[in-house]
Amino acid sequence: MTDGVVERSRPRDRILETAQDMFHRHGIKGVGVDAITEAAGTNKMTLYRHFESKDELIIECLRATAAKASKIWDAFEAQHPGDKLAQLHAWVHKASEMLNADCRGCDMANAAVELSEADHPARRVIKELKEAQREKLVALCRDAGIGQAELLADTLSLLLEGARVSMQSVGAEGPSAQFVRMAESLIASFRAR
Amino acid sequence: MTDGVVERSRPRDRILETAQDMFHRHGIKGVGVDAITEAAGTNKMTLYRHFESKDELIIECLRATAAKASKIWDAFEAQHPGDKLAQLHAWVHKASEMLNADCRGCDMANAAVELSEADHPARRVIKELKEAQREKLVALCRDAGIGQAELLADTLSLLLEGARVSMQSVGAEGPSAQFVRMAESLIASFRAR
DNA sequence: CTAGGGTGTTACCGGTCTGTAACTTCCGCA
DNA sequence: TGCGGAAGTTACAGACCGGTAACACCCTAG
Repeated sequence: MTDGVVERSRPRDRILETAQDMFHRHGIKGVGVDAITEAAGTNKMTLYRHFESKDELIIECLRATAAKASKIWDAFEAQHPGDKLAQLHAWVHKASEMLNADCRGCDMANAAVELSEADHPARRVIKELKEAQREKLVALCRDAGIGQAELLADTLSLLLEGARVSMQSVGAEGPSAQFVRMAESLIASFRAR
Repeated sequence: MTDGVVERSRPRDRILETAQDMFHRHGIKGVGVDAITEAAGTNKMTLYRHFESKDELIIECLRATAAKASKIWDAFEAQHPGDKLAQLHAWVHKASEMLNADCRGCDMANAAVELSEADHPARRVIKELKEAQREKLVALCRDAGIGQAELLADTLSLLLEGARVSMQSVGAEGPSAQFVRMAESLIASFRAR
């Protein structure tokens, strides 16, 4: 009963939405296409009329989640127009919000872990999307007037990535509990240079 | 031909060694017990005479890799007896060494990502082993004379965890390339307080 | 030499997986 | 009203999965 996304919309959209949710919660290899279509209130044939394979569906899901993340960035700009430093702090705050108890981590990073085949079609998509996100964070740091923008952005990236994976192995009371403090003091020390 | 660990030793040891290697490279759900036993030069029946289930084998593999990691810590003490700060720098150096191009990340973290079921028997083992490793790093920082030992240890943990997962999504030229610089300057700044 | 335990072999069970074929039903639009 | 395309249904193919049963083998300890 937890996997029911059966509101009426076009089957393709329902499948995509449901697949994102189920891949996120149960992992890619932990969910079959049958389970997705059932939870989406449709059937396997319809899925394969819209997506040529499960791999293609995976890729579309990753693109969709990246698009959602992109909207969050737009919200930062809307909330603090022109104030890049405030947007950076908003990024930290938003990131820490996502580190709640039942956090299942970053879909792209999780997919990279699960899809270990070096030539899996999703891998290049993951790399592209992650590189785009990195560019965004670097630009934000640079525009916030920080000197070593790349280094700060990369450090913040690793901290967040680490916090998300640490949550899954030791839980919310582990090292990830200190994420905000780490990130904020990092930003402060970079600004002081 | 890449998965052959067929040197003569007792079947149980061969299975454990082979399983560790294959779980690490292909992921837990990406490897079947048949493939493990074949690569170990034995058969499925023998596996199930020594391990009561695949889950139990997974757990034994995690314990074995943790034991190997523990030996690396012993080496730090052997190389720099009593000099805890030197051991901390050795930890950073060793960690960065493991971030080579075809790094597949931390087995325990990867397992936590793959085994999404909250009540999977391996999860509590992962948590225990990770907490033990955390305690070790905290103690090392504390004995190295650093004030906020827990915070430094947790920050270094997240950086390393993040570097290992970042490697798998964007490769070795991504943010993880700066791991040593980040870790060293972190240690320096904590020592200066 | 012999007994017995560890090991290898083969076959099998029931289930799940991705993906497809053939057919029916439904719904919107002209 | 009737037509056409989208969606649903059922069944299936072929492969793989974890796990077990029954039996033959071999090697070593006594």
